[in-house]
Amino acid sequence: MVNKVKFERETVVRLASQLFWEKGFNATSTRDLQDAINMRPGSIYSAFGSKEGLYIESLKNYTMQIEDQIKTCLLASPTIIGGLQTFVENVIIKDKKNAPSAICMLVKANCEFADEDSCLYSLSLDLSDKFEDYLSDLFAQAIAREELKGEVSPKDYARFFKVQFTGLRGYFNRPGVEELAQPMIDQMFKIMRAL
Amino acid sequence: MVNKVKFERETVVRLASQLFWEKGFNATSTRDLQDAINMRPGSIYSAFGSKEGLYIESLKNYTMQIEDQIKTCLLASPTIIGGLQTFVENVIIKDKKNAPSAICMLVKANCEFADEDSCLYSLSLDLSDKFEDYLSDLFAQAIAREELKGEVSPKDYARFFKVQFTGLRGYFNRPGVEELAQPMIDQMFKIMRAL
DNA sequence: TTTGATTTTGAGCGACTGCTCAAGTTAAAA
DNA sequence: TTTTAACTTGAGCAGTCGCTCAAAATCAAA
Repeated sequence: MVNKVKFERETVVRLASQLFWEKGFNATSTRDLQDAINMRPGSIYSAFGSKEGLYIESLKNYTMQIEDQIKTCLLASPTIIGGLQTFVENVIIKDKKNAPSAICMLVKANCEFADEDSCLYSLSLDLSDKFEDYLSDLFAQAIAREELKGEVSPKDYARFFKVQFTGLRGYFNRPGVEELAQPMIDQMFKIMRAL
Repeated sequence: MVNKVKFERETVVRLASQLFWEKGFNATSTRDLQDAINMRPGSIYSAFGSKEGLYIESLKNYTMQIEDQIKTCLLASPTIIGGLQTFVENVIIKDKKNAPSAICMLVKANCEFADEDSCLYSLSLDLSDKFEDYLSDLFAQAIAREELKGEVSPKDYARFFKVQFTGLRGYFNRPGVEELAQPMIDQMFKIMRAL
Protein backbone atom coordinates (compact mmCIF):
# COMPACT_ATOMS: atom_id res chain seq x y z
CA MET A 1 0.00 0.00 0.00
CA VAL A 2 2.66 2.45 1.11
CA ASN A 3 4.80 0.87 -1.58
CA LYS A 4 2.09 1.30 -4.14
CA VAL A 5 1.69 5.00 -3.31
CA LYS A 6 5.42 5.51 -3.48
CA PHE A 7 5.59 3.60 -6.74
CA GLU A 8 2.92 5.76 -8.27
CA ARG A 9 4.73 8.90 -7.19
CA GLU A 10 7.92 7.60 -8.81
CA THR A 11 6.03 6.76 -12.01
CA VAL A 12 4.41 10.18 -12.09
CA VAL A 13 7.73 11.93 -11.54
CA ARG A 14 9.37 9.92 -14.32
CA LEU A 15 6.59 10.83 -16.74
CA ALA A 16 6.81 14.49 -15.77
CA SER A 17 10.58 14.27 -16.10
CA GLN A 18 10.29 13.05 -19.69
CA LEU A 19 8.02 15.93 -20.64
CA PHE A 20 10.09 18.59 -18.87
CA TRP A 21 13.26 17.15 -20.41
CA GLU A 22 11.78 17.33 -23.89
CA LYS A 23 10.10 20.74 -23.81
CA GLY A 24 11.81 22.58 -20.99
CA PHE A 25 10.17 24.17 -17.97
CA ASN A 26 8.58 27.24 -19.54
CA ALA A 27 7.21 25.52 -22.63
CA THR A 28 5.53 22.80 -20.57
CA SER A 29 2.09 23.94 -19.49
CA THR A 30 0.28 22.52 -16.48
CA ARG A 31 -2.32 21.16 -18.95
CA ASP A 32 0.43 19.26 -20.78
CA LEU A 33 1.51 17.82 -17.44
CA GLN A 34 -2.05 16.87 -16.46
CA ASP A 35 -2.34 14.80 -19.63
CA ALA A 36 1.11 13.24 -19.33
CA ILE A 37 0.82 12.13 -15.72
CA ASN A 38 -2.97 11.65 -15.73
CA MET A 39 -3.66 13.77 -12.68
CA ARG A 40 -5.97 16.72 -12.16
CA PRO A 41 -4.71 20.11 -10.92
CA GLY A 42 -5.90 19.60 -7.33
CA SER A 43 -4.00 16.33 -6.93
CA ILE A 44 -0.86 17.70 -8.56
CA TYR A 45 -0.81 20.75 -6.35
CA SER A 46 -1.51 18.83 -3.16
CA ALA A 47 1.29 16.37 -4.00
CA PHE A 48 3.95 18.75 -5.37
CA GLY A 49 2.91 22.25 -4.28
CA SER A 50 3.55 23.88 -7.63
CA LYS A 51 4.74 23.32 -11.19
CA GLU A 52 8.18 24.29 -9.90
CA GLY A 53 7.95 21.68 -7.14
CA LEU A 54 7.19 18.96 -9.63
CA TYR A 55 10.04 20.16 -11.84
CA ILE A 56 12.50 20.06 -8.93
CA GLU A 57 11.55 16.48 -8.14
CA SER A 58 11.75 15.61 -11.86
CA LEU A 59 15.25 17.04 -12.24
CA LYS A 60 16.52 15.22 -9.14
CA ASN A 61 14.97 12.02 -10.42
CA TYR A 62 16.65 12.53 -13.80
CA THR A 63 20.08 12.93 -12.20
CA MET A 64 19.51 9.78 -10.14
CA GLN A 65 18.60 7.84 -13.26
CA ILE A 66 21.83 8.92 -14.99
CA GLU A 67 23.98 7.74 -12.12
CA ASP A 68 22.07 4.44 -12.14
CA GLN A 69 22.78 4.13 -15.85
CA ILE A 70 26.50 4.65 -15.24
CA LYS A 71 26.49 2.09 -12.44
CA THR A 72 24.90 -0.47 -14.76
CA CYS A 73 27.57 0.16 -17.40
CA LEU A 74 30.33 -0.14 -14.81
CA LEU A 75 29.01 -3.50 -13.58
CA ALA A 76 29.06 -4.83 -17.14
CA SER A 77 32.61 -3.70 -17.87
CA PRO A 78 35.94 -4.97 -16.52
CA THR A 79 37.40 -1.44 -16.51
CA ILE A 80 36.02 1.87 -15.27
CA ILE A 81 37.06 3.74 -18.39
CA GLY A 82 35.51 1.03 -20.56
CA GLY A 83 32.27 1.29 -18.58
CA LEU A 84 32.25 5.05 -18.99
CA GLN A 85 32.79 4.74 -22.72
CA THR A 86 29.88 2.29 -22.99
CA PHE A 87 27.76 4.78 -21.03
CA VAL A 88 28.68 7.61 -23.41
CA GLU A 89 27.97 5.41 -26.42
CA ASN A 90 24.62 4.35 -24.99
CA VAL A 91 23.55 7.93 -24.37
CA ILE A 92 24.75 9.40 -27.65
CA ILE A 93 24.09 6.51 -30.02
CA LYS A 94 21.79 3.81 -28.64
CA ASP A 95 19.30 5.83 -26.58
CA LYS A 96 19.13 8.70 -29.03
CA LYS A 97 15.95 7.62 -30.81
CA ASN A 98 14.00 6.98 -27.58
CA ALA A 99 15.23 9.82 -25.39
CA PRO A 100 13.11 13.00 -25.13
CA SER A 101 16.18 15.01 -26.12
CA ALA A 102 19.78 14.38 -27.11
CA ILE A 103 20.81 17.10 -24.69
CA CYS A 104 21.21 16.47 -20.97
CA MET A 105 18.28 17.77 -18.94
CA LEU A 106 20.70 19.39 -16.49
CA VAL A 107 22.31 21.31 -19.33
CA LYS A 108 18.92 22.34 -20.62
CA ALA A 109 18.03 23.57 -17.13
CA ASN A 110 21.29 25.50 -16.89
CA CYS A 111 20.46 27.08 -20.28
CA GLU A 112 16.88 27.96 -19.49
CA PHE A 113 17.16 29.66 -16.10
CA ALA A 114 19.08 32.83 -16.76
CA ASP A 115 18.47 34.52 -13.42
CA GLU A 116 21.35 33.67 -11.09
CA ASP A 117 19.08 34.04 -8.06
CA SER A 118 16.56 31.59 -9.47
CA CYS A 119 16.05 28.54 -7.33
CA LEU A 120 15.95 26.29 -10.39
CA TYR A 121 19.25 27.70 -11.66
CA SER A 122 21.06 26.94 -8.42
CA LEU A 123 19.47 23.50 -8.26
CA SER A 124 20.93 22.75 -11.68
CA LEU A 125 24.35 23.87 -10.43
CA ASP A 126 24.09 21.76 -7.27
CA LEU A 127 23.16 18.62 -9.18
CA SER A 128 25.87 19.30 -11.75
CA ASP A 129 28.46 19.65 -8.95
CA LYS A 130 27.38 16.38 -7.40
CA PHE A 131 27.68 14.67 -10.76
CA GLU A 132 31.18 16.08 -11.15
CA ASP A 133 32.11 14.77 -7.70
CA TYR A 134 30.77 11.36 -8.63
CA LEU A 135 32.86 11.39 -11.81
CA SER A 136 35.94 12.47 -9.83
CA ASP A 137 35.56 9.43 -7.59
CA LEU A 138 35.37 7.18 -10.62
CA PHE A 139 38.48 8.72 -12.17
CA ALA A 140 40.34 8.43 -8.87
CA GLN A 141 39.56 4.71 -8.91
CA ALA A 142 40.60 4.47 -12.56
CA ILE A 143 43.96 6.05 -11.67
CA ALA A 144 44.38 3.72 -8.71
CA ARG A 145 43.74 0.78 -11.03
CA GLU A 146 46.29 2.23 -13.44
CA GLU A 147 43.74 2.60 -16.24
CA LEU A 148 44.91 6.21 -16.50
CA LYS A 149 48.38 7.68 -16.14
CA GLY A 150 47.39 9.95 -13.30
CA GLU A 151 49.63 12.83 -14.27
CA VAL A 152 46.42 14.82 -14.13
CA SER A 153 44.08 14.98 -11.13
CA PRO A 154 40.74 13.11 -10.97
CA LYS A 155 39.00 16.50 -10.92
CA ASP A 156 40.70 17.46 -14.16
CA TYR A 157 39.61 14.22 -15.78
CA ALA A 158 36.05 14.83 -14.55
CA ARG A 159 36.06 18.34 -15.99
CA PHE A 160 37.41 17.16 -19.33
CA PHE A 161 34.79 14.41 -19.41
CA LYS A 162 31.95 16.83 -18.70
CA VAL A 163 33.06 19.39 -21.27
CA GLN A 164 33.52 16.77 -23.97
CA PHE A 165 30.36 14.84 -23.10
CA THR A 166 28.07 17.89 -23.10
CA GLY A 167 29.79 19.23 -26.19
CA LEU A 168 29.21 15.97 -28.05
CA ARG A 169 25.58 15.67 -26.92
CA GLY A 170 24.93 19.18 -28.17
CA TYR A 171 26.64 18.42 -31.47
CA PHE A 172 24.52 15.32 -32.06
CA ASN A 173 21.25 17.04 -31.22
CA ARG A 174 20.31 16.97 -34.90
CA PRO A 175 19.58 14.47 -37.63
CA GLY A 176 22.07 13.41 -40.28
CA VAL A 177 25.43 13.13 -38.50
CA GLU A 178 24.94 9.75 -36.82
CA GLU A 179 27.94 8.13 -38.46
CA LEU A 180 30.27 10.66 -36.84
CA ALA A 181 29.31 9.70 -33.31
CA GLN A 182 31.42 6.58 -32.82
CA PRO A 183 34.69 8.04 -34.19
CA MET A 184 34.24 11.21 -32.12
CA ILE A 185 33.60 9.21 -28.95
CA ASP A 186 36.68 7.09 -29.71
CA GLN A 187 38.65 10.29 -30.15
CA MET A 188 37.38 11.61 -26.81
CA PHE A 189 38.59 8.54 -24.92
CA LYS A 190 41.86 8.38 -26.83
CA ILE A 191 42.58 11.97 -25.81
CA MET A 192 41.58 11.24 -22.23
CA ARG A 193 43.95 8.31 -21.94
CA ALA A 194 46.74 10.50 -23.30
CA LEU A 195 46.15 13.41 -20.90
CA MET B 1 17.75 59.00 -44.00
CA VAL B 2 17.65 55.55 -45.47
CA ASN B 3 20.84 54.97 -43.51
CA LYS B 4 19.26 56.29 -40.36
CA VAL B 5 16.27 53.96 -40.73
CA LYS B 6 18.52 51.00 -41.39
CA PHE B 7 20.72 51.96 -38.46
CA GLU B 8 17.72 52.12 -36.16
CA ARG B 9 16.54 48.73 -37.28
CA GLU B 10 20.01 47.34 -36.60
CA THR B 11 20.01 48.93 -33.14
CA VAL B 12 16.59 47.55 -32.34
CA VAL B 13 17.57 44.06 -33.50
CA ARG B 14 20.72 44.16 -31.39
CA LEU B 15 18.76 45.15 -28.30
CA ALA B 16 16.19 42.42 -28.93
CA SER B 17 19.04 40.00 -29.53
CA GLN B 18 20.52 40.74 -26.12
CA LEU B 19 17.21 40.09 -24.37
CA PHE B 20 16.42 36.92 -26.32
CA TRP B 21 19.97 35.67 -25.72
CA GLU B 22 19.65 36.22 -21.98
CA LYS B 23 16.15 34.91 -21.35
CA GLY B 24 15.42 32.66 -24.31
CA PHE B 25 12.47 32.90 -26.68
CA ASN B 26 9.67 31.60 -24.47
CA ALA B 27 10.62 33.48 -21.33
CA THR B 28 10.83 36.81 -23.18
CA SER B 29 7.41 38.44 -23.32
CA THR B 30 6.38 40.95 -25.92
CA ARG B 31 6.07 43.47 -23.06
CA ASP B 32 9.72 42.84 -22.14
CA LEU B 33 10.65 43.46 -25.76
CA GLN B 34 8.58 46.65 -25.96
CA ASP B 35 10.54 48.07 -23.03
CA ALA B 36 13.93 46.88 -24.29
CA ILE B 37 13.62 48.24 -27.82
CA ASN B 38 11.32 51.15 -26.94
CA MET B 39 8.66 50.37 -29.51
CA ARG B 40 4.92 49.82 -29.17
CA PRO B 41 3.22 46.61 -30.34
CA GLY B 42 1.87 48.12 -33.56
CA SER B 43 5.30 49.27 -34.71
CA ILE B 44 6.97 45.99 -33.77
CA TYR B 45 4.39 43.94 -35.63
CA SER B 46 4.46 46.13 -38.72
CA ALA B 47 8.26 45.92 -38.82
CA PHE B 48 8.84 42.28 -37.91
CA GLY B 49 5.49 40.52 -38.37
CA SER B 50 5.61 38.58 -35.13
CA LYS B 51 7.65 37.84 -32.03
CA GLU B 52 9.09 34.92 -33.99
CA GLY B 53 10.05 37.24 -36.87
CA LEU B 54 11.96 39.50 -34.53
CA TYR B 55 13.65 36.48 -32.97
CA ILE B 56 14.73 35.16 -36.36
CA GLU B 57 16.33 38.48 -37.24
CA SER B 58 17.94 38.63 -33.79
CA LEU B 59 19.49 35.17 -34.11
CA LYS B 60 20.87 35.94 -37.58
CA ASN B 61 22.28 39.19 -36.28
CA TYR B 62 23.89 37.35 -33.36
CA THR B 63 25.62 34.89 -35.69
CA MET B 64 26.87 37.75 -37.84
CA GLN B 65 28.31 39.48 -34.79
CA ILE B 66 30.22 36.34 -33.79
CA GLU B 67 31.83 36.00 -37.19
CA ASP B 68 32.77 39.70 -37.03
CA GLN B 69 34.36 39.09 -33.65
CA ILE B 70 36.43 36.22 -35.07
CA LYS B 71 37.50 38.37 -38.02
CA THR B 72 38.70 41.08 -35.65
CA CYS B 73 40.75 38.54 -33.68
CA LEU B 74 42.24 37.14 -36.87
CA LEU B 75 43.32 40.59 -38.06
CA ALA B 76 45.11 41.18 -34.77
CA SER B 77 46.98 37.87 -34.80
CA PRO B 78 49.84 36.67 -37.02
CA THR B 79 48.44 33.12 -37.04
CA ILE B 80 44.94 31.76 -37.57
CA ILE B 81 45.11 29.39 -34.62
CA GLY B 82 46.40 32.22 -32.43
CA GLY B 83 43.52 34.41 -33.55
CA LEU B 84 41.04 31.67 -32.77
CA GLN B 85 42.51 31.18 -29.32
CA THR B 86 42.22 34.90 -28.62
CA PHE B 87 38.61 34.72 -29.76
CA VAL B 88 37.86 31.82 -27.40
CA GLU B 89 39.60 33.61 -24.53
CA ASN B 90 37.65 36.79 -25.23
CA VAL B 91 34.32 34.98 -25.23
CA ILE B 92 34.93 32.78 -22.19
CA ILE B 93 37.01 35.10 -20.03
CA LYS B 94 36.94 38.76 -21.10
CA ASP B 95 33.35 39.18 -22.29
CA LYS B 96 31.83 36.98 -19.60
CA LYS B 97 30.79 39.78 -17.23
CA ASN B 98 29.12 41.87 -19.95
CA ALA B 99 27.51 39.19 -22.09
CA PRO B 100 23.83 38.35 -21.52
CA SER B 101 24.82 34.69 -21.10
CA ALA B 102 27.97 32.59 -21.06
CA ILE B 103 26.24 30.15 -23.38
CA CYS B 104 26.08 30.69 -27.13
CA MET B 105 22.68 31.95 -28.28
CA LEU B 106 22.69 29.35 -31.06
CA VAL B 107 23.16 26.58 -28.52
CA LYS B 108 20.40 28.02 -26.37
CA ALA B 109 18.13 28.07 -29.41
CA ASN B 110 19.03 24.47 -30.23
CA CYS B 111 18.15 23.56 -26.62
CA GLU B 112 14.90 25.44 -26.44
CA PHE B 113 13.14 24.34 -29.62
CA ALA B 114 12.45 20.66 -29.15
CA ASP B 115 10.11 20.18 -32.07
CA GLU B 116 12.11 19.05 -35.08
CA ASP B 117 9.58 20.63 -37.43
CA SER B 118 9.82 23.99 -35.70
CA CYS B 119 11.05 26.75 -37.94
CA LEU B 120 13.23 28.15 -35.17
CA TYR B 121 14.87 24.77 -34.59
CA SER B 122 15.87 24.38 -38.23
CA LEU B 123 17.07 27.99 -38.33
CA SER B 124 19.40 27.21 -35.44
CA LEU B 125 20.71 24.19 -37.37
CA ASP B 126 21.21 26.20 -40.56
CA LEU B 127 23.16 28.93 -38.80
CA SER B 128 25.18 26.35 -36.90
CA ASP B 129 26.08 24.60 -40.17
CA LYS B 130 27.18 27.86 -41.72
CA PHE B 131 29.35 28.57 -38.72
CA GLU B 132 30.92 25.12 -39.03
CA ASP B 133 31.63 25.79 -42.72
CA TYR B 134 33.25 29.09 -41.82
CA LEU B 135 35.44 27.33 -39.26
CA SER B 136 36.34 24.64 -41.80
CA ASP B 137 37.63 27.32 -44.16
CA LEU B 138 39.76 28.78 -41.40
CA PHE B 139 41.24 25.41 -40.50
CA ALA B 140 41.92 24.66 -44.17
CA GLN B 141 43.92 27.89 -44.30
CA ALA B 142 45.69 27.01 -41.06
CA ILE B 143 46.72 23.66 -42.55
CA ALA B 144 47.89 25.36 -45.75
CA ARG B 145 50.00 27.70 -43.63
CA GLU B 146 51.37 24.69 -41.75
CA GLU B 147 50.03 25.87 -38.43
CA LEU B 148 48.44 22.44 -38.09
CA LYS B 149 49.73 19.05 -39.12
CA GLY B 150 46.84 18.34 -41.43
CA GLU B 151 46.64 14.63 -40.74
CA VAL B 152 43.04 15.39 -39.91
CA SER B 153 40.59 17.16 -42.22
CA PRO B 154 39.52 20.80 -41.79
CA LYS B 155 35.96 19.52 -41.10
CA ASP B 156 37.26 17.36 -38.26
CA TYR B 157 39.11 20.30 -36.75
CA ALA B 158 35.94 22.38 -37.03
CA ARG B 159 33.89 19.70 -35.30
CA PHE B 160 36.43 19.32 -32.52
CA PHE B 161 36.51 23.09 -32.09
CA LYS B 162 32.73 23.34 -31.86
CA VAL B 163 32.37 20.48 -29.38
CA GLN B 164 35.11 21.82 -27.15
CA PHE B 165 34.04 25.45 -27.42
CA THR B 166 30.37 24.80 -26.58
CA GLY B 167 31.37 22.35 -23.87
CA LEU B 168 33.62 24.93 -22.25
CA ARG B 169 31.06 27.74 -22.49
CA GLY B 170 28.52 25.52 -20.80
CA TYR B 171 30.99 24.58 -18.10
CA PHE B 172 31.78 28.22 -17.31
CA ASN B 173 28.14 29.28 -17.19
CA ARG B 174 28.40 29.62 -13.42
CA PRO B 175 30.26 31.69 -10.84
CA GLY B 176 33.33 30.50 -8.98
CA VAL B 177 35.42 28.58 -11.52
CA GLU B 178 36.98 31.53 -13.34
CA GLU B 179 40.59 30.52 -12.63
CA LEU B 180 40.08 27.24 -14.52
CA ALA B 181 39.22 28.93 -17.80
CA GLN B 182 42.72 29.80 -19.06
CA PRO B 183 44.29 26.38 -18.39
CA MET B 184 41.35 24.57 -19.96
CA ILE B 185 41.51 26.77 -23.07
CA ASP B 186 45.25 26.15 -23.27
CA GLN B 187 44.56 22.43 -23.01
CA MET B 188 41.98 22.66 -25.81
CA PHE B 189 44.45 24.25 -28.22
CA LYS B 190 47.29 21.94 -27.15
CA ILE B 191 45.10 18.94 -27.98
CA MET B 192 44.03 20.50 -31.27
CA ARG B 193 47.61 21.04 -32.39
CA ALA B 194 48.38 17.40 -31.54
CA LEU B 195 45.41 15.93 -33.43
C1' DT C 1 -0.41 75.66 -45.77
C1' DT C 2 -2.72 71.86 -47.29
C1' DT C 3 -2.89 67.21 -48.59
C1' DG C 4 -1.97 62.41 -48.54
C1' DA C 5 0.92 58.70 -47.30
C1' DT C 6 3.49 56.58 -43.58
C1' DT C 7 4.43 55.49 -39.02
C1' DT C 8 3.34 55.28 -34.09
C1' DT C 9 0.34 54.73 -30.34
C1' DG C 10 -1.92 52.04 -26.66
C1' DA C 11 -6.45 50.29 -25.25
C1' DG C 12 -7.94 46.06 -25.34
C1' DC C 13 -9.28 41.18 -27.45
C1' DG C 14 -9.46 36.25 -27.14
C1' DA C 15 -6.61 32.60 -25.71
C1' DC C 16 -3.93 30.55 -22.43
C1' DT C 17 -1.33 30.49 -17.96
C1' DG C 18 -0.52 28.63 -13.10
C1' DC C 19 -3.35 27.63 -9.62
C1' DT C 20 -7.61 27.31 -6.06
C1' DC C 21 -11.24 25.19 -3.71
C1' DA C 22 -15.92 23.49 -2.92
C1' DA C 23 -17.98 19.35 -4.04
C1' DG C 24 -17.56 14.56 -4.91
C1' DT C 25 -15.34 9.97 -4.36
C1' DT C 26 -13.00 6.43 -1.98
C1' DA C 27 -11.61 3.32 1.53
C1' DA C 28 -10.29 2.14 6.11
C1' DA C 29 -11.80 2.50 11.09
C1' DA C 30 -15.46 2.22 14.33
C1' DT D 1 -23.50 0.13 8.43
C1' DT D 2 -21.92 4.51 9.70
C1' DT D 3 -18.31 7.73 10.39
C1' DT D 4 -14.33 10.08 9.19
C1' DA D 5 -10.24 11.22 7.14
C1' DA D 6 -7.63 11.26 2.80
C1' DC D 7 -7.70 11.89 -1.82
C1' DT D 8 -9.58 13.33 -6.51
C1' DT D 9 -12.19 16.14 -9.47
C1' DG D 10 -12.83 20.01 -12.73
C1' DA D 11 -15.13 24.50 -13.20
C1' DG D 12 -13.29 28.57 -13.05
C1' DC D 13 -10.37 32.81 -11.19
C1' DA D 14 -7.06 36.42 -11.79
C1' DG D 15 -3.33 37.42 -14.41
C1' DT D 16 -0.42 37.27 -18.54
C1' DC D 17 0.23 36.10 -23.25
C1' DG D 18 0.84 37.37 -28.43
C1' DC D 19 -1.26 40.36 -31.19
C1' DT D 20 -4.86 43.82 -33.63
C1' DC D 21 -6.53 48.05 -35.21
C1' DA D 22 -8.81 52.58 -35.07
C1' DA D 23 -7.13 56.89 -33.92
C1' DA D 24 -3.35 60.14 -33.41
C1' DA D 25 1.05 61.87 -34.80
C1' DT D 26 4.54 62.61 -38.14
C1' DC D 27 6.58 63.91 -42.35
C1' DA D 28 7.29 64.76 -47.35
C1' DA D 29 5.35 66.51 -51.58
C1' DA D 30 2.46 69.92 -53.70
